[in-house]
Amino acid sequence: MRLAELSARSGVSTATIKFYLREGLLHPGRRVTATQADYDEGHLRRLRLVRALIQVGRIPVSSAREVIAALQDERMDLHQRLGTATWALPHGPEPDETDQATEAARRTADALMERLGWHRDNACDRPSAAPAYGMLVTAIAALSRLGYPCDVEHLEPYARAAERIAVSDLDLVERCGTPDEQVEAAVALTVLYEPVLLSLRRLAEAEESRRRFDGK
Amino acid sequence: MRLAELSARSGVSTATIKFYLREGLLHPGRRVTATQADYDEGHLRRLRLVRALIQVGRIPVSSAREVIAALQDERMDLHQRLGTATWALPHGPEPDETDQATEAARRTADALMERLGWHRDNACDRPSAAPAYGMLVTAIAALSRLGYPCDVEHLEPYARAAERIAVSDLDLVERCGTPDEQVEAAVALTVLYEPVLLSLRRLAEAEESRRRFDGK
DNA sequence: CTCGTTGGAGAGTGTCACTATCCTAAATAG
DNA sequence: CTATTTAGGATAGTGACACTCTCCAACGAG
Repeated sequence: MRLAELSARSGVSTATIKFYLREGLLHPGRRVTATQADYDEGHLRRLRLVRALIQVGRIPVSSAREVIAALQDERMDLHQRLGTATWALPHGPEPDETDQATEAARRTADALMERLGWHRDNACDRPSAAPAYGMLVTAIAALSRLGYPCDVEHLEPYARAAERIAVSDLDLVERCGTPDEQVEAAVALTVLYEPVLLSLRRLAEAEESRRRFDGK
Repeated sequence: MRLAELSARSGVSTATIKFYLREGLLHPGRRVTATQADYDEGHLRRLRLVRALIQVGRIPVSSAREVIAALQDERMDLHQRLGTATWALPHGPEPDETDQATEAARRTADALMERLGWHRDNACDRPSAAPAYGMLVTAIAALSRLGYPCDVEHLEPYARAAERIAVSDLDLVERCGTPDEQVEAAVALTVLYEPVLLSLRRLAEAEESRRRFDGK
């Protein structure tokens, strides 16, 4: 398959494919002559994944590169590769340590994880989800700065929902064949179910709001 | 309160506050002299909300302006204002109608909403969550293009979790005093709980991945 | 042989969220 | 009452990001 055909089959312009090749998001094709290269189904699949991560999952090109690299790193086991990939995902601004709301938020987050039996070290050492922990602290701090209650009791239902969702996610992952496919699936599902989840919540809120507030 | 004090109390630079004033995210202060203006607690509160929406909720300045405007629009009821605000939230690329995966995704989304008893018109007419519906379709299409199963059966647990979360959200909203406070709360909670939810899911996935895959 | 096409490289584009500079007028120190 | 600092407003500039355009030499179909 030539560049033009890869472009036609993926719906991505040749200019953008060249850009991804340059940025290392797509491995180079097999060089046929000095001015031609051959691409295969693997390239098509990878390209679709990259596109989905960037366009639907809204992750920056640089993060996508790191995520892709983690997927292929043979030196790590499944859990480590997934952790490294998750680590590379965008996660907003770091908590502002000069703010006392952050300190309180950190205590709330710790108490929540304690109650759920989640491992803090899971969240603090590589490879795992420390950025997600920072993201949680930042968000809790912002909410409490605005005066909204955001303590362990309020957060627990969200965390329980997250637990159930994670179980669904990994059930889906385990149904994939090889470990390589499983890591790819885990990353793709982590990223691409985020908009699914957010849009479902917004739709559910609209529904619930209609039920409670319509006409008020 | 002068600009400098507003800046000090909010932690936002005077340059940025001036920028927000220009962009209409913050109503002008009361003019004292030709070169001085006076700001009150309302400005501080608004500024904190804007900052949280932009930095934590990652919504663009232009969307934030629309959201803020919807909050204050006295012509609409609670449900309508919330719908208008939600409508202004970022929601990724529109579904690609030239793609047949989109068509299938739309059928899946419709079937899911049917099964949950959610109202499609709720999602399609203003004021409500049509962008969220488009976002859902786009994400489902991307997943199925990558070959991941994404039918009503797989989606239902996510939707059920979303329903429970929406109930928690609106319980919190109803605990706020005046209708004006309630709309603001609804928007703030919609936007600011998104990172909470996403980070909790990532943490839960890390936990579940450790349980299942560590060492594999 | 010729003329459109291909792959590669570098520069350019549009958007976004600020940020730096400038200017005038007002407050304040001496 | 002058001199110096500071405030507010307008305009232009910055840096990151995700492409997108332009150019060029080498293929290759007719």
